[in-house]
Order: sequence, then structure tokens, then C-alpha cells
Amino acid sequence: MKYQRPKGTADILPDDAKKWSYIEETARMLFEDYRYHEIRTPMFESFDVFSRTSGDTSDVVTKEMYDFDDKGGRHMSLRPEGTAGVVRAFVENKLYGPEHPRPVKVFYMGPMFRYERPQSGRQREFHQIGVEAFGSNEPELDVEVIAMGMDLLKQFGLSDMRLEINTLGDQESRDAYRQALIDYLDPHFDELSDDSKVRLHKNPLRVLDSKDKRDQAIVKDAPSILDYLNEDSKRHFDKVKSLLDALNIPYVIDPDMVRGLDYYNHTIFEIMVNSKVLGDGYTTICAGGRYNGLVEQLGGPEMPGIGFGMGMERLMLLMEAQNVKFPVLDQLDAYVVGIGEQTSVETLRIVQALRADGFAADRDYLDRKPKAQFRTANKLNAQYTITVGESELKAKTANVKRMATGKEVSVSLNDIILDFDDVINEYFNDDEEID
RNA sequence: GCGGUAUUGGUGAAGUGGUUAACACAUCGGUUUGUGGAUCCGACACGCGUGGGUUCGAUUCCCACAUACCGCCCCA
Repeated sequence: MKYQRPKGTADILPDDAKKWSYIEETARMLFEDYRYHEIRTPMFESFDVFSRTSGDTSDVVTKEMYDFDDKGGRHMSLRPEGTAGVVRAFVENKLYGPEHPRPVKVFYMGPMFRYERPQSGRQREFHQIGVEAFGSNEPELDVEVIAMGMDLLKQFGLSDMRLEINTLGDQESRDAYRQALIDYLDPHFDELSDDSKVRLHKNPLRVLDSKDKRDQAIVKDAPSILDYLNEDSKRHFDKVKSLLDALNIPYVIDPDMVRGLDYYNHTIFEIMVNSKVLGDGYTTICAGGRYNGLVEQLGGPEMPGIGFGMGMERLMLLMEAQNVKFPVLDQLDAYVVGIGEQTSVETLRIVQALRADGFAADRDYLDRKPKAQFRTANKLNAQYTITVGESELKAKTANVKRMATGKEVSVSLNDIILDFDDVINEYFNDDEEID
């Protein structure tokens, strides 16, 4: 094989692309209902946009960035996630200005890139659907975003979902907790896994997330972030919980939940789905949280924000695993069969007329025999065939046949071209509808 | 970045150190030549991921590389 797609990328072929479109359209409609509007930002940004926001010690920045120097010597990176670019655009285009009603609510969907080892549902080029809302620090907005994520997954027909939430508190709470955690973990330093030894000083919260069994045993008795929240942070989180209750959205509090990206604070959440396709048990399909301070970090005013991201590849896998039906519209109304070279012009005219009239129509382009053309019409599940041969051509007629019943009638070409709907109603009206 | 498994035609796959690489599906053609979904018949890998090596000879053995999948890391 001379050329193959780059490692960790995928060709989305027409059958799959239909499913992708369905997902994208469904998401668009739902987001518009929530009054979120689409924003499109570049697929690459200055490297700093991501490194500053995600955190210099995050794995994304240290080993997963698809970065390169362009011909002008600028250090660029393909976007590894959606939020940083959106925030950059928000600041650069001054969407924080008074003429934009707050909160400013946007959504995006598109490819993201991370240089890592591909696995099921994890590729180097992958796609995310995400939302961001700026300009309100009210817990009501947190809950709207969470509810919208749940709503979306429900629209996609997923079941067996679980919402997990946690809070990282504000800076003050987080700093206090960070110190408490270090104080707790330091005496156990030698017992920690090698990974966690490194984490401890770079980003101690990550130790909580360790999959290592020994680490987990130690972490089990570690102090909880929930005990280190200051008044504001606690009030915010309590409100989020009570609002979720009010909306009858069940949730689980996971005080060990952390984030791979450093910019989060206050509410963070993950929506998980129980499925084997992405590994055992519940795995995360949608994750997000609040990131007050991020706008400022990228040079904007003080402006709170919150959002989530959802992996489309994973979503597809889950939907397929749960046998979700994709409503795919792929009906061929009429297949025009031409018999003999002389008919080719007329059949082309007919398909064009049908298409102009809003029908999905096709014909043969391989100069094949009638039998083969009918076979094709049948395979494509054409509702009708319209056959034109030499004699029909002379008589200015065509044979219209309803494939499901086999009923065939001779109709004037003019009638077909002028109004095929009429022809169907006149000759096939009493037939049973078969779709 | 580390470890494991795999790689045969459009697809699913069988198979062997040495004449013609099973079988099935799909596709195309035919079954008296202007009509579908059935049956029957026929065609369909100048080649067994790529590049080296061992050998008289390799698709089959060895090495490297590529890609896929799984685990770790991390995450969507």
C-alpha cells in the first residue's frame, strides 16, 4: 500500500458520514433551543494559547501537542481541545463588550488533535462537540450547561448514564486544599507509584485520579476538597446541587474527580455511560466545568466561563453499542432505465426534470443492459423505475413501474416531466404505501 | 513514550518452505439476446502490509519499519 492515512486518523465514508451529520444536526438544533450559537475558530493556534491555559505540566501540553514551527518561525499547535481557542476568540473579538448580551453562549464542533497512541475511541485526530458560556458566575448557568449535556445525550438515545460532579472551589479553596493534600501525601511519598511521586509536586490533585492500586489505597483516606471549601465555594456548590435536584437530574458526587487541564475551578462534571466498548464499566463521554479566570489569563477582562466537551468518536461507538437507530434518509424515488443508445438523452432529461421537481432520481451511466439496470434499481431500493426504449421514444411515452408491487403503466413523457407527483397519484394512488 | 497481539483479493476468511493461494459473500457477465429481488453457469489475488535477510527456493522462518487493535500513561 503506497499511501495510507496518517496514524490515528480515520476516513469517514459516506455511510458513516450520514451518521455524523445526524449527530451534528441534532446537536445544532438542541443548542439553538438553549440559545447557544455556533462559533468557528481556527484548527491551529499559537502554541502559547494552549500551553498557558492548559497548564505547563499537563500531559496535553507536555506530550500530546501536535506542534510545529511555521515558515515564519512561529510556534504553532493544532488545537488539542476547543475551549482555549474559543476563549482566545472571545477576547480578541471583544465579545465581552456591552453590546453582547450575557451570558455569551456559543457551541462548536470539529476536529481536535492530540499526539498519542491510538486506541478504541481515541485517535490523533478526533472530533469534539463543545459549548462555552461566558459572563455569569451564577450556579444556574452551571446547571444549564450540565442539563444541556444530559439532554443532548438523551436525544442521542443513550441510556445507562451517570452524572458525576465535584467542585475544585475557587483559588483560595484550591490552594488550601492543595497544601493539605501535600501535607497528607508527603509522609507516604515512598509508597506512592513513580508516576504519583512526580505528580505530587507538579500537580498533587492528579494523584487522586491515579489508577494505581497502592495509590488508591493511600488516597482513600486523603482529605477531601469538600472540607476545604471557603464560604463562597461551598455556597456555589450547594446551589448547583439543589438546582440539579430541582430539575430531577440525578448525580453522584465524586470528591476525587479532577481535570486533566489546569484551568478549571468550582463545578466540574462528567457524564459517563456504562458500556464495554470503551473499556469496562462507566466511561466518560462528556466532561466539563467552570473556568473562571481563563478569559483574564488570555488577556481579557475578568469574566467567568463554563463549558463542556464531548467526544464524537466515543459517542458514535456508544450509540452503535447501544443499537441506537440513526434516522437515515436515503430514499431513491425513481431510477430511470434507458434501453438502447438512442434513449440516453431522454433519460438524462427525465432524471434532471425529476430532480428539479424535488425527487431523488438516478440512472445508469455504464451503458448496461436493461436487466442490470433493473437489478441496480432494485438494489438501491428505488420506489419507481421509469423505462424508456426505442418504441416509447417514438410514442413519447415511458413505462412507470412501482417496484414494490410490480405494477407498470405507460405514461406520456410530458406528464412525467411536468409533474411526476401527479402521475403517481393517478396510477398508483390505490396501492399501499410501502416505505 | 513503554509492553502485547495482529496484517492474505472489494469483504469475511482457509492455507503451505517448492507445480494452478481453499471456501463464502459482494461485484460483473450469461441462462436464447427490452425489465428486478430465485436457481444454475462463468469471471474475479501477475499476489499473501513494506523493506531487507536466511534458503536451491518463502506468502509461509528471522530482523527492521508501517499500520490496526489491546494494556499502561492520559483522556474525549
